Order: sequence, then structure tokens, then C-alpha cells
Amino acid sequence: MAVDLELTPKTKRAAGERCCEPVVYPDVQREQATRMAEVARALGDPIRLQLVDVLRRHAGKVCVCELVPLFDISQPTLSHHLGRLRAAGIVDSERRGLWAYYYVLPDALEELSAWLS
Amino acid sequence: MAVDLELTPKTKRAAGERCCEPVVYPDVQREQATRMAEVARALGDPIRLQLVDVLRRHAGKVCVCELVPLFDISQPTLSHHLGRLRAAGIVDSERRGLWAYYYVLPDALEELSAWLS
DNA sequence: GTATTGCATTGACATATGTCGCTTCAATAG
DNA sequence: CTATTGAAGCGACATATGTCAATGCAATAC
Repeated sequence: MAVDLELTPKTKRAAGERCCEPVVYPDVQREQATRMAEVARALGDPIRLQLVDVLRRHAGKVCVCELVPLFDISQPTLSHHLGRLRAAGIVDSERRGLWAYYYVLPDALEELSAWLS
Repeated sequence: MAVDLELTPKTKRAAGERCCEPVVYPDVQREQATRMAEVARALGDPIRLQLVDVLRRHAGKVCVCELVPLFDISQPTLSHHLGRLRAAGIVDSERRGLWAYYYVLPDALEELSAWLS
């Protein structure tokens, strides 16, 4: 075990047919995949996906106080989800007095949407 | 502190203007959001997204042995990612002798794709 | 000034996730 | 039969995530 005999020809090929055609795709999009995966991960929670859905259907800015009663989660948890969506560049917010209004940045979903189509 | 005086009228409204119009969207899609979030979460990793990309561009079934050298991860890790994609219903596999061939189930991405568009 | 209100932050906790090395297992080669 | 090969399974580990209660903070109401 300690000694390496190195005597294996290593020319084994299991079957006569080759494993598959050697089409190795040149990884065109490393950064693109990272960007799209980041967006997909942000959408990978039912509450966040519904948040985006509500914000998209409401063609304007929606107050957080309007979003809280839509979900069975605490206000800090909702704030956390909105923060994650904002970190992913999917939404942004604007404070008006005491209230915070969230809205979708439409371009953020474009790349992923185009790739999926 | 232990006694609840209950004497607050609770009729406070911070500003004269209402917080926002009371458009509470009837949550049409609870299960739909869960399904789409599951797919999005499965795509929420750069390696898995690139795996799906390769499998989609290759209009057929691709051998795992062809996928391994495309990424800088170990074979068990790649197997784990393929397993996650299969658990999400995005891909399926078929064994032919020693090899395993993976392919995309095109319908799996349709719902999310339609929602994003 | 003090009290209240809407939202964000913090700290905590349990669970999920990505990664690896090691092993197992089925299928083929000899 | 035994040896080898491709792929999956099994811990183990560090990190990320979803959730909450408690707190903080700025703006408004009094």
C-alpha cells in the first residue's frame, strides 16, 4: 500500500462505444451564471416570490404597512425578505415620512427571464 | 408594567394622507408561488444554473463523465447538484451501462419562465 | 418636551446548503 | 472469479438561511 507500483496501463474503456461525444462547451458565461443565480436565489422563497408578484402587479410603489398583513410572518421577517430582494437588485425602496414604499426594478429580472425563455 | 391600563384610544394615524390605497391582493397563488420558488431555488446556484444551461443547449442526453471536467468541483459534489436538480423536477437521468445521462425536462421551467415574462 | 408609530437592526436559534473525503454499488473487463 | 470504472451515498464540517422577540431609530402627534 505504501509503494506505488504504477503498473496500470490506464487504457481502460468500459464499453466499445465512447462515453459520449466530446462536446465541451466553452464556458461562455461564468459571471452571467453568477448574476442570474443570485437573482434566482432571491426568488427562491415563496414569500419573496409573492412579494415580487404583488409589487409587479401593482404598477407603482407599495407601502410596507400594506404588505405586512398579506403574509403570516412577523414584521421583522418581512423586512428581512425585502432587504434580501433589495440586495439582489430586484426591488428598491423610498421613504416618505414614516412609511417605506417598495417597487420593482424591472431590468433586474430581464436577464434571467431571457435565459429561461 | 404588570397591569394593563388599556386606556389608549388607538386612533392614531400618523399623517393626514392615508398610508396607501388598501389594495390587498387576494393571494391567488399560494401553491403556485411555492412551486416556482422551488424551481428558482434549484437554479439559485451558479453551478446548477450552468448545468441546466449545458443540458439545455445540448439537445439530448449528456453523460456525467462529460460534465465533471467542466467544473472545478469534486465528482460527489457534482452528483449532489444533479440530484438537487432532479429533486426539483428540472432534469431527469437514465443509466446506460456504467454511465448516467442527464437531460432537461423542458416543462419544468415553463411556469417560472411565463411568470417572469 | 413625551408618546406613538412604521420600519430596520440585532441577537439568537434551528434548519438548510455547499463542499469534501471516504465508501459503496452496479456494471464491465480481464 | 477479481480488478477497475462511473456514479451515487454517507458523514462531517463551515456557512447561509428563515424565523422570531427585543430593541433601536427617525418622524409624527400631542
